[in-house]
Amino acid sequence: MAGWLAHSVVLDPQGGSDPCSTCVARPLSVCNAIGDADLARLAAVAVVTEAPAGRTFIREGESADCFFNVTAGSAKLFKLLPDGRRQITGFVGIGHFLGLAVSDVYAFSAEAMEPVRYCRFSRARLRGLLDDFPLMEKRLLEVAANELVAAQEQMLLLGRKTARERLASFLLLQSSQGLPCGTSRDRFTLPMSRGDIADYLGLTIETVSRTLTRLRGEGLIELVSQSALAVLDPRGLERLAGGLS
Amino acid sequence: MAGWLAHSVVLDPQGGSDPCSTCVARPLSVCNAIGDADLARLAAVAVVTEAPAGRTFIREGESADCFFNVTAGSAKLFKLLPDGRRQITGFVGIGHFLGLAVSDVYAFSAEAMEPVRYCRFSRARLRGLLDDFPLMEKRLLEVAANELVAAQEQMLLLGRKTARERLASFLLLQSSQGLPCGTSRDRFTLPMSRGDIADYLGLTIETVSRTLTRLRGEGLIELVSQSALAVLDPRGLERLAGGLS
DNA sequence: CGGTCACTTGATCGTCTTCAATACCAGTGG
DNA sequence: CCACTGGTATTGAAGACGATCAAGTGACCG
Repeated sequence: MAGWLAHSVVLDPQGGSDPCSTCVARPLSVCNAIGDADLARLAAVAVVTEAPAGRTFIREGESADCFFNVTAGSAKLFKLLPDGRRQITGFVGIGHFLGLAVSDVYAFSAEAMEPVRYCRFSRARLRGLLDDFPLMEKRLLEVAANELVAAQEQMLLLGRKTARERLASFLLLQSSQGLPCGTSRDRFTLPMSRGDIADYLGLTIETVSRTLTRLRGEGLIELVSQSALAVLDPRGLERLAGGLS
Repeated sequence: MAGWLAHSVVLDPQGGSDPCSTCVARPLSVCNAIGDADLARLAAVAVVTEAPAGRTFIREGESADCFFNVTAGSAKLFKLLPDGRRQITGFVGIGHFLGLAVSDVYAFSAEAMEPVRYCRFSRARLRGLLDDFPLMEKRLLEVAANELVAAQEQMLLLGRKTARERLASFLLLQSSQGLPCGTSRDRFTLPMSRGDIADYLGLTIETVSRTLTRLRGEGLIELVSQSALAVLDPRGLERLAGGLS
């Protein structure tokens, strides 16, 4: 874990080495729209940066000079009200593109949950790149469209679902996209705290905790440890998430 | 109002006339990315259609064959739960582009609030058009990014704001983008019913009604009629919407 | 061990919902 | 003109779900 500094740092591109050509995030991100031949141009505008866990590396309201592409670790995106109330709008992982806002300020903040590495692109330079690589623009549009669909689903959750239904929806989402842990296919770890879950689902920590224990009592899930969890009854959980019970 | 039929109808393009060149929605929509010279190509793939008030012209879950561009009237977008709970995810007007989902089914339904006219594009044909007009793709990306920002703001509202704060936020939004009615600059009409407002804000009709009367009692707004309303204290409403009181 | 921190559990409270009644408004027909 | 009607909005009273406040548990660590 050496190398994760206390503050965001710009990594030395190591002389002539091209960080993009070996990037593990490329197949997962919009960068795969740019072929190997043109990769040097992408690498030229990308600034690789790291942030330790807990660091806020995008601040809502600040001047939005850059776009970001997460290449390692994970982060949470959120908006704040003046009195501290927080709404987490999403959790992002490897390959996720950030900062699509057309406005001149960021619409949300981003905080690393585990140490994060990301590529930073100046808006102007990325714009130039997009002009030359329309395929990348296409990929960005796809990504944005997908996020829009997810956002609408989340609005339904926040506006109309009960606490149980919200947790059920959330757990199914995590079990599908979260990485499995241990033997069972339906066992996985929640990389975020109860507080994060609460702020993502529009609930309080206590309600999240209580609801999880209740779901356990009903035999729908098993709480392996504080952060590990197993889905015992996927069908039941799906019915619940869909509002059917 | 003749011409608004009981079911959606495809309008006759009136022989050789090009509907796009005279379209009032063009300056407000992504279509302005295509110059006059190439407008015929756009017109060739657009099918002008109308739907009367109350008609659902996009159904969540149905095969998403087409994109839409609203050229007259207004509509509400929503998602449903099996037991009838409804979350309205947005109200759309002239120039609004619909159906960006990459998935093969629509992620939401759309219902006309007043008689709606829209252009329908088959996915395949629009895709071909986008390949030739990257500027249009750019505009679509801008639109999607803006909607994403709005969606995040709505998540904050649904997840963390009180009923009073939700109404205050909503009224400010409407007063800014809704068309003024009558003399006062801060007087405007709400084109949607209380039920629609409730389903947009994640509340019940009763709470919306009660909260409006309370805001009136506090001198923040004036209820001119059932659908017309005046903002008396914009600053106070803004503080409330921001969570400061 | 004490310490901290995150999570859990319990008791009470408040906001919003639910259920129900009433008011309002436009349209129709006596 | 006025009763009648259907739909929508408002108002009232009771209830429920989740929030708040507070205490207790367990894991990790110096």
